[in-house]
Amino acid sequence: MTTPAATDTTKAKSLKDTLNLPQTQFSMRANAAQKEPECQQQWEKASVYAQAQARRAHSDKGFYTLHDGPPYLSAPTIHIGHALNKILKDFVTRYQYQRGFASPYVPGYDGHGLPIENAVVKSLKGGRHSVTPAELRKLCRDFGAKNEAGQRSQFERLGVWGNWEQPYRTTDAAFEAEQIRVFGQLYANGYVYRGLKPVYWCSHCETALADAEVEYDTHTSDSIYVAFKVLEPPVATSSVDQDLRNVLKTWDETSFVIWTTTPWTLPANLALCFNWEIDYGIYQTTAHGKLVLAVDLVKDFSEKTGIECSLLKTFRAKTLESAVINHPFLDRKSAFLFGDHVTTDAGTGVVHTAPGHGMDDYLVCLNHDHEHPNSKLGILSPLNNKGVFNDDCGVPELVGIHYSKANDVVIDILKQKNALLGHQKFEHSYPHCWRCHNPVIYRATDQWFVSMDNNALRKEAMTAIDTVQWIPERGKTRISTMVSNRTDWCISRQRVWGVPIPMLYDAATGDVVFDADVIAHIANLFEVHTSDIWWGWSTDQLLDGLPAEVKTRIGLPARTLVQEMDIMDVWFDSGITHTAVVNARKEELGGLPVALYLEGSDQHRGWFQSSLLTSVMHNGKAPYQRVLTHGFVLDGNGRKMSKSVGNVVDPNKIMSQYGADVLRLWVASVDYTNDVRISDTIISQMVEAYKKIRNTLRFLMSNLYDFDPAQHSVATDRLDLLDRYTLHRLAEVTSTLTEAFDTFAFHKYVPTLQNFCVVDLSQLYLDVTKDILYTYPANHPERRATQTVLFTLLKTLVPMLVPVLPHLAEDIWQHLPEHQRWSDATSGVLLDGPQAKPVLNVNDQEHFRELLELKESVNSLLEVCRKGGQIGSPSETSVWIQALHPEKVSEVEKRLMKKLLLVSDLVYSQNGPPAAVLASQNEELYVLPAAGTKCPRCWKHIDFDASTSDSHPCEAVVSKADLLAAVEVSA
RNA sequence: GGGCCAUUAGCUCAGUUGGCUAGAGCGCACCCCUGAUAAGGGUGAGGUCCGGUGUUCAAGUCACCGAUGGCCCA
Repeated sequence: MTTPAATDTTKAKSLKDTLNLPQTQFSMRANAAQKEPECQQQWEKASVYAQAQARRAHSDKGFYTLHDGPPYLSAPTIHIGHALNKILKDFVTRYQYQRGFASPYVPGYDGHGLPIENAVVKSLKGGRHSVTPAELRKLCRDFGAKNEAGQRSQFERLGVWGNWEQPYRTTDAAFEAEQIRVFGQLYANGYVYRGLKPVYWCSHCETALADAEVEYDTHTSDSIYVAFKVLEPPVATSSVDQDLRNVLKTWDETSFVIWTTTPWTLPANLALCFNWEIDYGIYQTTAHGKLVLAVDLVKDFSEKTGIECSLLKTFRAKTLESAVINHPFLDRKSAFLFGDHVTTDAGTGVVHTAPGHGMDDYLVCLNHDHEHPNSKLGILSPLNNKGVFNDDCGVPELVGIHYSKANDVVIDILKQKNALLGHQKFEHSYPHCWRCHNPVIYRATDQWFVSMDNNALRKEAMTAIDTVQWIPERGKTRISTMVSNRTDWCISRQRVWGVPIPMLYDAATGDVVFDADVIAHIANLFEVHTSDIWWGWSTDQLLDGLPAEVKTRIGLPARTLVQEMDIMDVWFDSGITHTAVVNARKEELGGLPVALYLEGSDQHRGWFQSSLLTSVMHNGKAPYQRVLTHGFVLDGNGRKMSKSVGNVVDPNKIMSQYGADVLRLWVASVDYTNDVRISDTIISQMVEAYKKIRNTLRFLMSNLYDFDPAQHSVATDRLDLLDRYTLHRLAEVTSTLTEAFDTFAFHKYVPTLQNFCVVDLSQLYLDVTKDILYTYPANHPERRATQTVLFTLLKTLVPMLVPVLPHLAEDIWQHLPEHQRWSDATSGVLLDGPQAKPVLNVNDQEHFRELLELKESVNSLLEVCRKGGQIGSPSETSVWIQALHPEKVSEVEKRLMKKLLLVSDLVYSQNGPPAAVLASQNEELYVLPAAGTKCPRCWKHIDFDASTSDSHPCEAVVSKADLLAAVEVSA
């Protein structure tokens, strides 16, 4: 024998060349960091999104529009919450496209507002007043544009498709113009009013703040108890109890006790507030005369002030209603009021009431004024925009002093008047400005409001809420509660970076001058020049182009008009996108109401609500048919992410490391109806899932290299039970995922798809059919049948990938030869959704599961043999099944079972096994060493004496003699 | 301080109207294969279902109390 090693290798190699081994150019690894951006460039170059819109331009199904909530342009980078939001949106638009709808997506950006203005002001060396408002606005615009560019590229990197070339911006001229048209109409219809009202006010930023712009933090305040002297006793009525009269004989020594943590608001005190239901007591003290306060709080009072109180008499506040009370240091009466907000949780049960500095105070006084029009209290708010006292405070020492420094002055005065009963420092949760983090105050100022109750807005909004599908359902409760409890919407801000409130005043009287034609005129100017001209042009310039009769109507030129310089709340900007975007781009977006708004759950009080209210006012209905909310992204331990803790997960980092598809797969694995988590562990799990899916698809493709569906497909009724079972499972997966996406249950995607790839394909179908694919003659019916199944799998799975893994779907599509493409789509992401029909009846399913159970039993036995070192692969064994009626097992079934088991032989017999047994179970299932000779080509053990090309397909490819020669050599 | 939501194996999720010896996939451990190979197959170990108290023949599932986390409001 010559150089046996060399001969051996050659022979083996030549036999291997006769196999149909898988072939593909499709790489096993995604190399996503490099390939995804290339893929995205291709999409852009080929205008794939535009192609999608064109394909659905005349769809019978019409529109399924998801209207984008505009992210705020405060930063050039996106965070993981943005990624979750945009990816969920992309699932919807891509899926609905696949279902046949026109599902356009026009991304938006929210560019006005306080945070941007503050950021820009901060960057100015000379501060806010070193530039003109017009200049400041230019800087804000540039700042937003820069951030938009950054956000856009990162959003696109996520693989989100949409009209990125023509997004909408709340800062666009046409948007601004439409916004003041909406405002004008709302004003004309009586929804908008101007009024004095306490609002959260930041004296540092010199602006009113929305509730959403206030955050709570601990703050140490001066906590004081103050005596309010009773000037005149209550008018005696029958209800006044005789004992109490006796107690109250000397009125000049009696005071009501209040508690406050804002001493500086005392100059604005106009009333004291009591609760009907609380028991009050009158107490004798040694140094402070008689004091009146709630019985439940007297102990607390004594502990904090050291003032001993001995009870003289208890009563309800109604008894003293007509008492005349004096302000502790001003020559002014304080009214006696009742309010439900007065409690015995803290304080004294008597509440200092300054309607200019508190919401409850304001409401209770407003109510009083409504009921007593002849003795109105009005509102006193003696601070200017900077929080400095003016003359209205009535205290000369305070004029010119910032409120935060006024407490000491007020406390000194109280001491002088002997009205201070106690003083401590008090730490509590207190509202702060969300931008500058300074404490904020309530301050009554002139503001513009949307009234919740004019024209029954609140009621109409509640009705509209009922017409909407809220996902998850609890969202409905949440927004209903908010809408039914909210106060009037303050829409004015004392800032420059925003859309102006387009109103004019008579310079002499201060009266509002409104005319619809003026608004229309200004809107038209904005449409050309943007709202910048409100600051850049003079009032005369702005009004110059008005028709003569309109000028006359508004009193020009006889009187001088001045502009309102407040801007609108940014929530008003984004709140009217339904009109300024959806309606304005009706051809593209299909008009109102849109199918879906999809945002984080914080938007119940933000965009969902501002959109609802403005839409109800302007359009008479909700702007959306459905609202989907998702939770927040937390770290792996369920904690909020924060820079200081260092647990922030950056989506850009994930994408540069693993690709957008992995990030998207994460989104398709978590239950967004609650808060979701992300961590390295979680991401690496997604990396594994991605690999499995990719590799499974790669296996399908590589084994179809010589398959032409037009020529080689085998009819379903000629497929065996394993084939049909696999197709049946495919249909089940398809319908599960279709239903999941129809109901927005995206988190079913990963488990369903992964389970199918792992269990049904990798472990079962692909493993079992591998030998057939490789070793059978290329045109063998069973091989072509298997390839038919593989092709069906491919054809169904690729569309299934599209909404979640568009880059992978595209990668596959681009690797398919023309004859294997089932669609004329130039891009994989343009494919229609998957279609698959169940092919097995219940009996067949049941029967096949029995076969799988048998396979499991055999596997257990084989494992015993493997662990014992007796065998390696199943082909080294044959299985012997002892059955009562072996003749009832058909040849077809035997063949199928042998295929499933991957063993060299399978025997059904009434008798026990003749040969030495490797392992057995229940005296009916035996594993034996395989008989015959290991075929060097297919590695199964073959009885070459008895074999034919039918029982041993290798012999149809290579002659028995050559096979045996190879056996000799390798032996 | 008030309201709402969540809490099932290391991870992500299933667990219909109370009947479970609590499931899946991944991950992990061990074994095999080397013709899906930076792949593939097999077997297996992991859970006082956040804690407590009730209701019930029976509770992961219902009620109450509490813990932790999250959101909203004050």
